[in-house]
Amino acid sequence: MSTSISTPQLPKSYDPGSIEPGVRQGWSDSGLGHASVPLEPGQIPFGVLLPPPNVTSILHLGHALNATLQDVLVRHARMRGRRAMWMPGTDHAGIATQTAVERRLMLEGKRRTDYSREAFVELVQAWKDEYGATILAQLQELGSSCDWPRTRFTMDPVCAAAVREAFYQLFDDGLIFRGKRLVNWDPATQTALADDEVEMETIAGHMYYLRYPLSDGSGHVTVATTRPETMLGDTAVAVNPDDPRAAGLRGKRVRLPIVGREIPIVEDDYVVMPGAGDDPKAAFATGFLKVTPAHDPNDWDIGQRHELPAINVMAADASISDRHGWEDASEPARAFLGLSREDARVAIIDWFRQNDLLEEIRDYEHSVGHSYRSHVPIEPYLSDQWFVRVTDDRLRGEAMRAMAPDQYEGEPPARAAGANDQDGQLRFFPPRYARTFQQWHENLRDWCISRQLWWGHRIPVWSKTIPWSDAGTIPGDTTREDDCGWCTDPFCQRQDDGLSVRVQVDDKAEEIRVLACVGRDCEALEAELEAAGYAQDEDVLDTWFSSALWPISTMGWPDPAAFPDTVGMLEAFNPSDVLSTAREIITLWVSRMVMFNRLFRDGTLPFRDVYIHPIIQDGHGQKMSKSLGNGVDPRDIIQSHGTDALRFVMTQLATATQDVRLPVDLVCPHTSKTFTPAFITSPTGHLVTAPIQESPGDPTLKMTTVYGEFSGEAKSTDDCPLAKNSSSKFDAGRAFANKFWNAARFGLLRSESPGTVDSLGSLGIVDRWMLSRIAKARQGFDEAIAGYHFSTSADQLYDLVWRDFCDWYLEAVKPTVTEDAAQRQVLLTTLDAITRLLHPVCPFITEALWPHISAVGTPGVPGLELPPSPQVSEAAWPMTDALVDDDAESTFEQVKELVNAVRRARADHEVPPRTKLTLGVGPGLMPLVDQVRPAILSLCTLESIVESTGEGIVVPVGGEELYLQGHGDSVDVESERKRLTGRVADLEKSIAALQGRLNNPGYVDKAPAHLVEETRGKLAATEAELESAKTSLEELDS
RNA sequence: GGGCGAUUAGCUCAGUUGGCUAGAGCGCACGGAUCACACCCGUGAGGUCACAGGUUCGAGUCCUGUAUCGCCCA
Repeated sequence: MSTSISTPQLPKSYDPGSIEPGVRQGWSDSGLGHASVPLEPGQIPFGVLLPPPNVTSILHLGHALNATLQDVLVRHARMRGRRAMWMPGTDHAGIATQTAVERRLMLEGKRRTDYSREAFVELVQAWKDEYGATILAQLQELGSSCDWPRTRFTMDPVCAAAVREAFYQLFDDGLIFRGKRLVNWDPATQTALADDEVEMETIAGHMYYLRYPLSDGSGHVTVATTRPETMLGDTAVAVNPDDPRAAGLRGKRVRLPIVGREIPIVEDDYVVMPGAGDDPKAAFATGFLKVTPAHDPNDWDIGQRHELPAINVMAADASISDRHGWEDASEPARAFLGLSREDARVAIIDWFRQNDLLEEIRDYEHSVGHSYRSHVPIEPYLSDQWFVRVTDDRLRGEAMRAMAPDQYEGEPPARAAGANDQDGQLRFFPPRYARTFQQWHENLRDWCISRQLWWGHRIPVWSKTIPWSDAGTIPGDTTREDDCGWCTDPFCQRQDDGLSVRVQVDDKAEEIRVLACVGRDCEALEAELEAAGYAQDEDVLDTWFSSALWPISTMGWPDPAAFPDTVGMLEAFNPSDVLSTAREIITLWVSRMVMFNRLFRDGTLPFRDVYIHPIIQDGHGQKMSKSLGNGVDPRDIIQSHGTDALRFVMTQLATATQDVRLPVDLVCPHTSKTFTPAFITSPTGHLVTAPIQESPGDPTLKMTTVYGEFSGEAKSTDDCPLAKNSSSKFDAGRAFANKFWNAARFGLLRSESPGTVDSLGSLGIVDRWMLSRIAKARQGFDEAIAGYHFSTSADQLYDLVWRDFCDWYLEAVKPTVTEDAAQRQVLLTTLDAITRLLHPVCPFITEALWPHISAVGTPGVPGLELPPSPQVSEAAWPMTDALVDDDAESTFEQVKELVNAVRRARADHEVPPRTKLTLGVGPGLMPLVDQVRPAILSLCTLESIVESTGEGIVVPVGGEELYLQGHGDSVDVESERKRLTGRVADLEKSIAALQGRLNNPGYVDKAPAHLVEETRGKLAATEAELESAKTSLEELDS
């Protein structure tokens, strides 16, 4: 008998809250996750880069999903002996962050312009520090085994150096240029907005129908517009080439009313034809579109296609102005100068009416972009911007050639210098996203990288405008901007390292603009430029520019020696192994990382695999996001269910095909009860939680919601506190953790004083079966992870722990384990191996149990070594292939079938659960029973197993019959007859189906032989069972 | 407008090259305080696989079309 050693008393249920902080501290103390470089010989790296979250807001469950999946990959790889490095960090998110800070200032009645640029950036920095810390704390709470000492921020010096160098190289290589572009302009605050800062609002407006006379006096065309005031800037009228009127108008011109400008009629299939298709616009269309490239994005595109001029007729405050690019303002047109765009609209319509050129005004409901800040309609506004020439083959072509050939439709463009060994190494999971990537590059446009902000990496270009008279001899070809030797400006003549100069010639203004890009560590040069009257560009770079460099900037590129802790990183972790991210990121980020990495690192990829994770939606199928205000803080779930529960469910939810709908509940802060909140429709048309909720039991108790605070409609107070979220979706994970906790408690208790296992062959079926299940689960888990099938990997663990280990193994060994030392060793080995297998998904509970398991003894059986380790997080992954035992598995399957049949018979005959019966077994099954007699006695609640006498309740098992005795005469004849009759009907139906299949000549001829054989066997077994059921039925009646 | 995806049990979802008498968890019904676990155990009910055609010996799975929903890009 075993003697009790010091197994401490573990509480009866798993309490994550009391365990997680200590476990986390243990990882922190041991430096888990920190990878030292350079690698030692033989070490295989495994690198993952966390997509750096935007510092503006805390993480929600969507981020928690991604962090969980990455941590599963990283912990798995680490246990398999790879040198794992998961780099954490945050992104400065220029627009979003600056906006958040400006919002805060607005509450105090202040504006950005009340501060100096430097002072404002400091304010933003403080905000960033606050939120960045929260985000990193959230990641740590999730158990993310990142390389914390390497935490980066996109504006860290090491990243800034890379941004500077990249910009300089791109500029010097002619891959960056300055050009015109429409931005979303807020005329009230006079700033440019990002697309996602523009709120679309449906407004009841009008469609105005204006007549534009043809220049040759042969009539007019009627254009339809919602914005007549922009007509001052029209540079064409467009018609669809399929329009029957197009041919007759070809080559004709229009005289623009008021202005008198002669403009062409162009043919473009963007134009909607009147009455065409089911496009609602068609009902309002005339087939003629006024084209105003400077004031409408679609018109801008038409202008680009037809090489039309863009005439800007507004000032920055959206008043009509001839000082911002409009040079042919006629006398009648001058009357409109200085009017606001609203007044100008009225005045222009009046003018058309008085001149009999206004055909009609119709009511028209349409959506108009408004500034989320000032709520005035945004104005598409033409301005100077910086671009990366991503359409160049050195960028686009490299991204396309990176794709795995079997995921590429057709052939990527060839490289003049021939293929290289990094071509074709980029692979998407699930594969369908390769198409998104490919199509994005096929339709790529040059990338606008300048943003009119103060927060971000400032564009390292200094410029100066010089009149022609002072510039030297203007060359005939002014398109060669990099050829500036003709210019007399001293900087155009210099050859300094870190200085790249270009000259733009403005024919109209008779000026030149010298653009001087300065590389990193050239402060003296910057000072010289400024002393010479040069000014640095006011704009900053698009956040994605620095993000695109993340895989190399964080590892010290271009000069690791300048940041010593990065030395060796690029060699080890560029390319990294996998990027796990969201769909929309394929275009925003993945593409740009691939292009930049290949350009700057000699064709190297930033990562080989791209895994696209599902999107977390709320209970109404709306994407969970910060901008909707429906995000759930993962810490709420950690509090209500525990981190392992959160992680397990997240892993299980991550299927390849579907996004995840996750209904969210509230936890009442007064009563701690979980309830479904009341919902309202938000101004953006989404279903959101009402800002204030009533406590389910007591309507006088109120609480605020996250949406309430987000929208500003509610503010939490002591009486009306913020309600935390929860979701019953995570119950399964909590139950799973608790189940494993208890199985481990039991296993620890019963495996004390383990013996030795001489050989696997010396073990019984039950033990060999369990060991084989572990081997199969490990294989299944590894395969699932290798293909990023996270849901399958979680299912493997669930079935192993709950179904195999708890339901069957632990129940089967109960009668024998206290007397069988070898079985105790198997139990300990099993528990140890399962704990290791479970660790990547459920790191906390496994780490907490680990010391207790290690204290019991030395696990392992022949064929499975389980080397000790102070922490399971650093323990070796079990190599279990030798444990596979198909004979034991099929034998035990028969045992399960037998047990299930007995249990079913007991339930059918309403045998009380604790009543021990006697089982009569015929000679066919007796050898099986003899192998596992104690287990069967226990699993079926039996008194004894005897040779069958044919008396008692019939239990059909795979064509044979067992008999249950000892239930007295209390068989309910009626219910038994009903049951058997139903059974007979089912069996007859099956037989008919099977016979039908076999009677079909096509099936027997064409189906694979083993299938036909299987069907025949199935038919025979079913027929035997039918026979037995019929006999029982007859006996019942006799 | 272009592209991608979804529609399977009351709910949330699996279902890998066609072989299925379609699975899981939750929920539901019945029974159970048995000494790991009631966050539990045992048993059970529950589906015309969105719809209409087609290919095939055989379709949840492949093809065509329709409907509804979602996402990405423009």
